[in-house]
Amino acid sequence: MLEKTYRPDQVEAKHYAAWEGSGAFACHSGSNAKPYTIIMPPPNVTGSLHVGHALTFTVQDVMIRYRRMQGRDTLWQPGTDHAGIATQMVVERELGKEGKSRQDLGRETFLEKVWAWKAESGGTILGQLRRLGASADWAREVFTMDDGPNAAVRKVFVDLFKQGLIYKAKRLVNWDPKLKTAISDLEVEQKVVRGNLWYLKYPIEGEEGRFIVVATTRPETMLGDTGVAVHPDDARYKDLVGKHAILPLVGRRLPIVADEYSDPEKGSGAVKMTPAHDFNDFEVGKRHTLDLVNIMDETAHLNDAVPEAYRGLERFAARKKVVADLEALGVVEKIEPNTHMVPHGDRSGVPIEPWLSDQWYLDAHTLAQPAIKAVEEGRTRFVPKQYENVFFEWMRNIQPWNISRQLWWGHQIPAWYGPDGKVFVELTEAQAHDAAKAHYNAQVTLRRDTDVLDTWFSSGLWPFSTLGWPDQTPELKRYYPGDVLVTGFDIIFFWVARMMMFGIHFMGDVPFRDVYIHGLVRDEKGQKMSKTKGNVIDPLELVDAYGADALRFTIAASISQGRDIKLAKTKVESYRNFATKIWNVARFAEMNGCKPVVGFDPANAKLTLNRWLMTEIADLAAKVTASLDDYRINEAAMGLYHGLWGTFCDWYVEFAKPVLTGEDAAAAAETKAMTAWALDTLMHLLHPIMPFLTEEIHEQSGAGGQLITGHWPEPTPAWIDRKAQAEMAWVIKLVSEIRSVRSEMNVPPATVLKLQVRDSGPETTRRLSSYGDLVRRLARVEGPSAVTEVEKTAAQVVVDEATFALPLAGVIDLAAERQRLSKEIDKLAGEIGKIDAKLGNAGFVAKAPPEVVDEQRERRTETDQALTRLRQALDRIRAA
RNA sequence: GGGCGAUUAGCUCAGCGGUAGAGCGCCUGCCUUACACGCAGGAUGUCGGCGGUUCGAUCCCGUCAUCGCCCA
Repeated sequence: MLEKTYRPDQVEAKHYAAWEGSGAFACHSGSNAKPYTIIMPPPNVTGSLHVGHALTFTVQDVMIRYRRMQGRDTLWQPGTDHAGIATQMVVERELGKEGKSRQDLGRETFLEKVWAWKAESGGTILGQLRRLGASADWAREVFTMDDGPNAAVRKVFVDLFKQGLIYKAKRLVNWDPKLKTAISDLEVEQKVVRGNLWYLKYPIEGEEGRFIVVATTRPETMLGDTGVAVHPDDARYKDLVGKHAILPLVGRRLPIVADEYSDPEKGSGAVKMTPAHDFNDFEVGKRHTLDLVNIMDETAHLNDAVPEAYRGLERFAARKKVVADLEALGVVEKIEPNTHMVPHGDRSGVPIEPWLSDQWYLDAHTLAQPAIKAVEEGRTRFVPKQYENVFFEWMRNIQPWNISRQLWWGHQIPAWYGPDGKVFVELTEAQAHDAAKAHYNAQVTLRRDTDVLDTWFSSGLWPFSTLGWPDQTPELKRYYPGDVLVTGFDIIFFWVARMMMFGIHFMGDVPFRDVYIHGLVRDEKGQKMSKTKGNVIDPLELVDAYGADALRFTIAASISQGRDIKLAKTKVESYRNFATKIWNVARFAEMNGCKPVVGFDPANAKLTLNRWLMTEIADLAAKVTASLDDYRINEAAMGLYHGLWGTFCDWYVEFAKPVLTGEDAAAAAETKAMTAWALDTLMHLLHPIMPFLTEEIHEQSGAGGQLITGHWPEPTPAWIDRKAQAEMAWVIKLVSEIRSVRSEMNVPPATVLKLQVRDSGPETTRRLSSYGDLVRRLARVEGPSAVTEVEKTAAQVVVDEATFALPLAGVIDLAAERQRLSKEIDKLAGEIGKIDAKLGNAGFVAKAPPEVVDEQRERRTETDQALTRLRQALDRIRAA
């Protein structure tokens, strides 16, 4: 016997263990079934499950469960990402508590610490994912730094280096002085900062008393100035081009050059050039061969390239002192408040410093071209489509990707340097030694590059490195390319773009056919969730409170094409109620002996009621299938909601009650079997979204087998009976009309009214005799009796040609009934007016498709008929 | 500055060239032996403004306004 309410906490763990134990999550590389693959974008190993994960993994699980039930050989490949900077930061923070730094430990010991930390807490997030019901193939779990992916990383690096697509260069990079590493453009956030624009007067060499005024937001960088640029057409400075300014505090001679980069409208029109500390200045400097003077160390303190007084100062302290000293010299013309954008490291939160250093670069531009083409040709498709533009925009303007990081945690770059600095890029140290020996004709000592690769480098290989590449495994052959990548729009550049580039280059085909992009989860006010705002919703708390299925259904119902979703507890609560509702209808079925009947074929059902339900379920199955095929998960969810709660619970079960307890044993038996079949079919359809509840109900029904590996319902034409549908639609309409009148006339629910009918045609008469029981029970009426005259004190409703009367002598408020009828009449009259306007329009009749015109004519006839009846009804009680 | 998206019931959002929807909330009445996490009924909309295309526009196009996001 089912408990009175559904208790998710008592069934979730049980079913999860059973699924995993039975091997339901596993792929079957030897099977004949068509594969269906989702490569899970690996969550950060440092992380714990947040509601954004809940969203993305629910979507993935819905899709994988759906395809699994369709008989596909599904692979949902799980794993975690080592998340270089983030993880290293966590461990360094722990060390910091003991007053130690990673340098104190040394690289090897530090890495041991990180691995230990990873072993301890690295599995957290995947464990939490199980609470959600995620049916990934856990036996295949991979970590980005496992041997397999590590071998893939090395091979890709070596191959691309030998193909000239990876190279080392000394350039300005986004340097994070707190983390002491370079970061990529994508890891830089532009933030609005209120600062100043300082106007500095640089004396002109050889022209006593003459100055050129430059404006800057970073006065401290003047110590590294090596030139001044003015616009070639700027009349104010034309005669100065080719001359020199003298840098105050330093005394360096600065060539004054003409370059279109200078904007005459901005500031003074003259710009100081600090090519070693500004990306734009770097470019100008290259054009005019200006010197590069690097004035900072890796922590953004001034180095020995500046006058002694400033050495060792931190950049902001240096700013103060430089400004003070310049003011003392009288060369600060003015200071204007200025709001501008300053790049910040997204992890450290400190302003990044453009800094000159040696880094490894990937020629992203070259690799991007085939990826762009693949999307243009539709070999990879974005859902929703508009995100293709985001992808194109980014890929067409892609810059060389700085892939080296000055970290210890990550894939160490497979490059070794000889004594003279000659680099040997090889898969292993032994091979590097071989190469070195061949080059030097001698055994030499090699020094390995200390840098590691950007985390996203290994993530980019994920679609094939997880399948065993570079080995040509059966899995690689079978499951690449994947069917869909599911991710948020904020990850298009990080994952999608890089997976596309690497996948095409190394596998010769795109890594996935579809890219399903979803939005972010926000709080109920639409605010981004963040710890500092304190509006973070913990998905596991929701699971504890309402069950995993309620959370999953909420996500499924709320997700819409590419838009952010607002999550509120009340929403989850309402879908928890849905779960309870389903639970209770299952109880009803059980209590009434509705057990699955082996070999039951709904198409053989005799009762209209049952044939109607079969048809509704066939329609619903088709709708849910089509919706899931198109990634319209919310449509599938809402269809199931209405099908289960509305059609099945509110109508079918209520219709079925009298049959189940009635005297016709054959009818009762058929209805029991149909109820059980329908419920089980609905559980199948709902399973991808609400796996636990449906599995539990399926199990308790005694239908046998696991739902997770059950067969997705495939309606046949034999399940469709449009006539039965029309019959029951009539019953529903009549019952609804009567209920509505009762309620508006304030008839107590317990009161059984007499039902009279006049003007009924043969069809209505037949229907009344066929479905009288249903009408009597659901509308709480007796009869109906055919009448030729309606009592003056009766409420009346019109269904088709017939008028139904409910005598309410002593109860009815005639004024209220007149008002009710008038309102109906007005509504219908309004509709007729609109239809007439259309039909009266010659253009409409001539140009609209004939079926639309016919439809309008038909509507007019029907509406007019009802209108006439209602007017007659009103006339009758008006006379009273 | 460039691009994308949004604007529909009190709130959150679907929808769509031909009859405007859901959930929550609200109002009324009900503990009708599956369910009060429930049942039945009800109210509520110049579909952001203005133009255009069309026989017909909430839907397509243009424009403006407001809001949000991405990129520079």
